Amino acid sequence: MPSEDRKKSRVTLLDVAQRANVSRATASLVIRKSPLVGSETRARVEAAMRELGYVYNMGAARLRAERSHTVGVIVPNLMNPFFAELLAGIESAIDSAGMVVILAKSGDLVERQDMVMRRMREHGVDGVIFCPAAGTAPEFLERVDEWNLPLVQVLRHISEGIDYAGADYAGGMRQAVDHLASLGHERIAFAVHGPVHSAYLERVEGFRDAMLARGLDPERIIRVPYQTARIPGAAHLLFETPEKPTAVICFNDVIALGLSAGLHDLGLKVGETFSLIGFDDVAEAEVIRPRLTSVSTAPEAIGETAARLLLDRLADPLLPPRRVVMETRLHVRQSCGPVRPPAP
Amino acid sequence: MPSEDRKKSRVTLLDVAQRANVSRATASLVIRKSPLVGSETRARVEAAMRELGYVYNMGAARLRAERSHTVGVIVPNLMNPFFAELLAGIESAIDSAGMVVILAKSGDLVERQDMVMRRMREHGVDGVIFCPAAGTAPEFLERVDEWNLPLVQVLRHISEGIDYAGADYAGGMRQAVDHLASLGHERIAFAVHGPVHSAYLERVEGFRDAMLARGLDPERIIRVPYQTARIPGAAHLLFETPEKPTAVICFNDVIALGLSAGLHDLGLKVGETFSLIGFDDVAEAEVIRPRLTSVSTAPEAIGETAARLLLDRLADPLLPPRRVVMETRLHVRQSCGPVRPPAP
DNA sequence: CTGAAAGCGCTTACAG
DNA sequence: CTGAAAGCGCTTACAG
Repeated sequence: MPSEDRKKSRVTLLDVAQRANVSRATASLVIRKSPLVGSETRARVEAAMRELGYVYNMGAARLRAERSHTVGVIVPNLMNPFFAELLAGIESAIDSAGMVVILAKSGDLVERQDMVMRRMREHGVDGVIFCPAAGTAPEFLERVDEWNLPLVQVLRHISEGIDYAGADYAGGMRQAVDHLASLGHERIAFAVHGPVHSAYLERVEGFRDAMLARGLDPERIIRVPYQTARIPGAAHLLFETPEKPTAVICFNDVIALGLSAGLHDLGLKVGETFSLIGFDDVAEAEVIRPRLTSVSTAPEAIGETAARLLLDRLADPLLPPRRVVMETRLHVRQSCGPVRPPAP
Repeated sequence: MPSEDRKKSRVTLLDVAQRANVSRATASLVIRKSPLVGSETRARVEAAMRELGYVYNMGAARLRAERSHTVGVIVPNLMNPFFAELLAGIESAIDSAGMVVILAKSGDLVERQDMVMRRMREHGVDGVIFCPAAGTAPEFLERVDEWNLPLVQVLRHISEGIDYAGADYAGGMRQAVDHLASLGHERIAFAVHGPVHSAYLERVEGFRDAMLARGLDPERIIRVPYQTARIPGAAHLLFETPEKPTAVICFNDVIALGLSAGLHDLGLKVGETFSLIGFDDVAEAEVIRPRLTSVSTAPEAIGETAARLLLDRLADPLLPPRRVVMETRLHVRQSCGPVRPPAP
């Protein structure tokens, strides 16, 4: 009978205490590394734990102590390598703190996000790090207040009143525009896709502002498909206006990779005949030909920062809300060159 | 005082029951959707839950019921898009089952894997899906037996006695070799990297067997760096033997992407002057130029399968161990061409 | 430094 | 269909 086995195999703190000839309270102190316990006693208890194969029961501890050592992480999706790197950063930091991450994806759907958020509360997470789904209403945060659940926003934000870790998207856009302008480009397009959210807006506005600041036309914005495989086929969209661009800045590297391929298919030579800049600087940027010039947003570092923000808040819930906006840096590789006569 | 707020804000099942004028047991039944409760009563309880903002306390439930609705997932890393896709598949399936995933990475280190595994047991996961770290000793599984913890191996396996979900790597290798051979290639290299584990061995042996079956030399195996950015620079390794290969099959797409770039740097034209086949068929394969011919292993589907295996076992612990090895398919794109006179 | 007692929020038999 | 009681495995004061 497996269920019997299970029952029998559960060794509890009381078993340990008895074996070590101490009370349960003392054994509990040893586990939590309290300095109140004598080293001889401690050693005896630890030996007993080992001999019995004792496994701490976090669930039981949490019930009494109101801390689960668990943090929820909600991302829109996992397919974009960018989010995978972000997640890796979060996981590392949370793990180092001796805690564990409960992962869920929202699919960028607010209803799913609500569901997932509730599920996490049911599981008693100590806090959650989330990248708000596009369209998350600000009212969402009023509800959060009542939950008394520490939250940190990552990459995207919907409220000033809550911790946030992200990157200086607008600054990155400016660097990209400046780089292209310094190469003589004036007709610069911006390729976007996906849902609208704060990071989207900051990039678009960053692009516009940077273009305007140089007296360039900021309205050459094109929308490409969301699905990776369909992006190359959308490259022609760049050339449907009378005054064709000589360069494009991409909303992210997924688009940049796709357009780089699509431009190639159109007979253009990226970095020579046409210039292209990506955004995020994912690992693939180095491995594509021509190598992709891209604005680095260091997702792993952002993830670590977000985790740190949450950990700090758990340590001191009264901390005022913090925003950390990480610097962004243009990683120049090979996908840009000086202007040439307009494309086909 | 936030801690006071916290205390006050905790509404329990008893609060709900009182408000609805029923006993706690009854309230518990409606939560668990028992059919034993009358619909009028049920409605009253549900209304009370809504009005009070009740949140189910999974932790408390687990303590009594011995089920945490939680599954652990351990992967070597998250940076390889392949694992991200696998994870996405697992997460979806687990989520649909109303459970939640606790994520951790092992870094392919057995000590870390041990740590993480213990942490998961402490958190009382109902089971774990893991991709065994390279070097995991078979003895590992003897310990597992005592834990009475349902386990499923994914992608890699160390024991026949435990559920496993993976892909037919050897079959994939055979298809790759056959494809190249049908184009007239005879000197085919195999590019590998990373730690040795079952999936590694199956690919290498699959390659060897397929080559041998055709009377071709199976020993042209080269090791490239593990770090993505350094792979292109290793392409020259292909040509250091006297009899230079005319094609290469890659252990995974990360290598294929890197070598595709490196070959290009060497002045070769992939798909014409030199042929190349990847393994895994990640999204980038479609977006690279030339498009990458790759053996599709459908990581997302494998992830879902692994989750299903675990769910089935939770439902029926007495099930005999199962192995599901998913078919693999060569996705022909543009990176292979007929043999040509040997490379430089 | 150690022990006995109460309690965290549920579920589980067991009666009614 | 509903209620009263016990208990899951810990931690937390509170005495000693």
